[in-house]
Amino acid sequence: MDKPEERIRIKDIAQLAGVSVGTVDRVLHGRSGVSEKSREKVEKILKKLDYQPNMYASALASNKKYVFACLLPQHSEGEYWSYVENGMKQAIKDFSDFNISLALAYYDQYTLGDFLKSGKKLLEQSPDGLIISPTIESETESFISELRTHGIPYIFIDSNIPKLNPLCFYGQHAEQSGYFAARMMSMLMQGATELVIFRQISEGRLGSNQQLHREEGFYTYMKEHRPNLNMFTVNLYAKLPDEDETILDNFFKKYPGIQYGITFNSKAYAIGEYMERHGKKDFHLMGYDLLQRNVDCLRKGSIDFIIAQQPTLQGYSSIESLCNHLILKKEIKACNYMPINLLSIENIDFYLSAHRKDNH
Amino acid sequence: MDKPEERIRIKDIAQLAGVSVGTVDRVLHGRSGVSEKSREKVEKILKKLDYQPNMYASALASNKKYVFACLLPQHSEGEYWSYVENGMKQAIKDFSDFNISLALAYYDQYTLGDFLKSGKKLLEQSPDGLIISPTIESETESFISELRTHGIPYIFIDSNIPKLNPLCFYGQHAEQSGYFAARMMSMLMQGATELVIFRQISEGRLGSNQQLHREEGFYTYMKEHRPNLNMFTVNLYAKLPDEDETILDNFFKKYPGIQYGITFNSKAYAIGEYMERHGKKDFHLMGYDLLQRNVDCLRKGSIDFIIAQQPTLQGYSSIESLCNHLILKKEIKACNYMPINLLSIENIDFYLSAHRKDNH
DNA sequence: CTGTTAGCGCGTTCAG
DNA sequence: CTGAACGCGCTAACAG
Repeated sequence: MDKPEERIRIKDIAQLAGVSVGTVDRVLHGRSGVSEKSREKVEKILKKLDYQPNMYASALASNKKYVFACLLPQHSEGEYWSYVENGMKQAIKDFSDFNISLALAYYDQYTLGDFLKSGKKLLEQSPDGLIISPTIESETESFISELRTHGIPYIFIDSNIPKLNPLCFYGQHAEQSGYFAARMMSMLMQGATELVIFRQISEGRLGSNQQLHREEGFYTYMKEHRPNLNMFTVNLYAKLPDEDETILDNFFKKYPGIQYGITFNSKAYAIGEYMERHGKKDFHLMGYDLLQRNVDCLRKGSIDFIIAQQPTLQGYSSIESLCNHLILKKEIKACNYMPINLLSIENIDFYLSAHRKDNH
Repeated sequence: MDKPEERIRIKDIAQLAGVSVGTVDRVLHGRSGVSEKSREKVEKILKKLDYQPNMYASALASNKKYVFACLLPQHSEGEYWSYVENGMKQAIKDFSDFNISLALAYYDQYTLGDFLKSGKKLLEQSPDGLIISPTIESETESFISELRTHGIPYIFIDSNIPKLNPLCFYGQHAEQSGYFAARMMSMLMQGATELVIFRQISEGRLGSNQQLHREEGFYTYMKEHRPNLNMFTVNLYAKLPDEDETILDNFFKKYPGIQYGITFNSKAYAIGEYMERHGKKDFHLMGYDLLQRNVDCLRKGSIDFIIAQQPTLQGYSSIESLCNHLILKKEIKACNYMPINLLSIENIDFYLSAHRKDNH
């Protein structure tokens, strides 16, 4: 039975050490101007009583304002990154009593140098912490070195570059999630022997590293467990819907018997909606991310399974981590893999309603 | 670009309304002793500026201690309820700056009247809020009416009795989770036509309502999608391991061809370990809850899938909700279904590492 | 090097 | 009915 034990305060420590609160505060914050004798005495008592500061009182007294900054790929409402952004905004609201604000900037993923340009502009606001998605490795690297000179902590989100050691990382283990997807697809396919992978190509390259890594994990599983599986790939171009339509028409004319497909990006709805338009009800599709259009397809039956990576929670957690690090001075975990969740028509409702911190 | 806009304080409101902070405080808390004129004026400005109090400053100033209480079924370390308890303890630590403490009490699920007896004892500590799992409907009902007379808010965890309208509920939608389990099992079984359901019987009845509801959901799906499936049931008695061994021996002697099984309680490991002992590698098993022994079976391959219901998070969230309600005066959601997550050897690691708030 | 003190935003007296 | 004043635990400026 936990007794409501009295919390130890700075005042108590000071009394026990025979010094004033000012001195205790100085050793707590490692500031100079304390004699070795006092420091030792205070530190001993601090440790002995396991002093835990009241961080809310601390934040209140310090009366500082914090500016967090975030650099994200350009996006429209309803796309993947908009969920990340929503999560951050929710966290900013939830922790508003800490006097935090968020400066957002966007960059064009496909214009070389735009990441750096937007990043510089963001730095003008002299943020206390920064969140970025390191989609472009080279530009990220030079940006990070800039941050280092300013001593600004940074968090990576969605994908990771460990060697640039960020304060922490939030995102899925892409390869493992592709591996898991393959296990599910393998069950779904029962005895079928043919499968198609739909890729999204933007500006001549795969939209993201994540997409690539998932595909690799998928192949790994299938090589191990289904060596005789026949896998086709179809390249699509999100910005050219008419052309995509023709590509799909041609593919399914050529291979009318293929009943299973997967996409490793968030645009599974493009395929699902195609199937709906063409009344193809015998096609089974898997994809990523709970965009509204994907969820609609799931409900209509044109997508069988979606793997979620909780972008909203990623956004929320990254803001929370900045608070924990900068304001509450808590230890934070460096690598935070998001769970690999499988969603189907049978469990989607409970997933969506589960957390207001991660509504999508 | 969000400007770090100044937060409105009580002082500001007072100034604008031409009154003192004391008066503003009185209208904020609906206390008496304010003229109609002042009240209206203040309320208008409050609404206009959308005043949001700094709850940390508020909690600090009020300098109150809160006692939360929780009544759980008796359990050993490693069992389901121990995860719930761990989540609560973690939350108590995380929110210790709010001056909260937790009084725990346990009851014997199978001794009539013990729930009420332990409950009464808990009330002697005059808790400010209470968390219970309403496993025994009749006793819960009479206990709740007692709480009502004291005006103590209560939260239900794991299973729900909506008509006793608790402050809120955390738990899984048991029937839907059984339905989902059936969908997965159906895929896993491929073309197989036989299946066995293992039940845990304690003191002559099914261990929990949850177990029953899951089974119902499971049947519903199978009736709809696999009408010709042949389902066996085997009743086991956790407290009589020797007897259970014989029951299983006899069952598999009689039906050696059955390759698929499921349990709707947290003791799937009992079956998994049986299979390991007997070298039966062709049996495919599903179960519930990430107890360590279940996870071990998953890793060894004697369990194929586990459905998680995040007991640690349930515990954590229920404490968090009491804080939000009693201290931070936030609105809280009445019904919080936990997501229905499917875990396999391919995604378990990332699930386990995901949140420190829900390590199991 | 050290102690004292005035706040941070809010809750709660206590005079008037 | 209202305002002023003090304190919650902590920070930081200032005086010595």
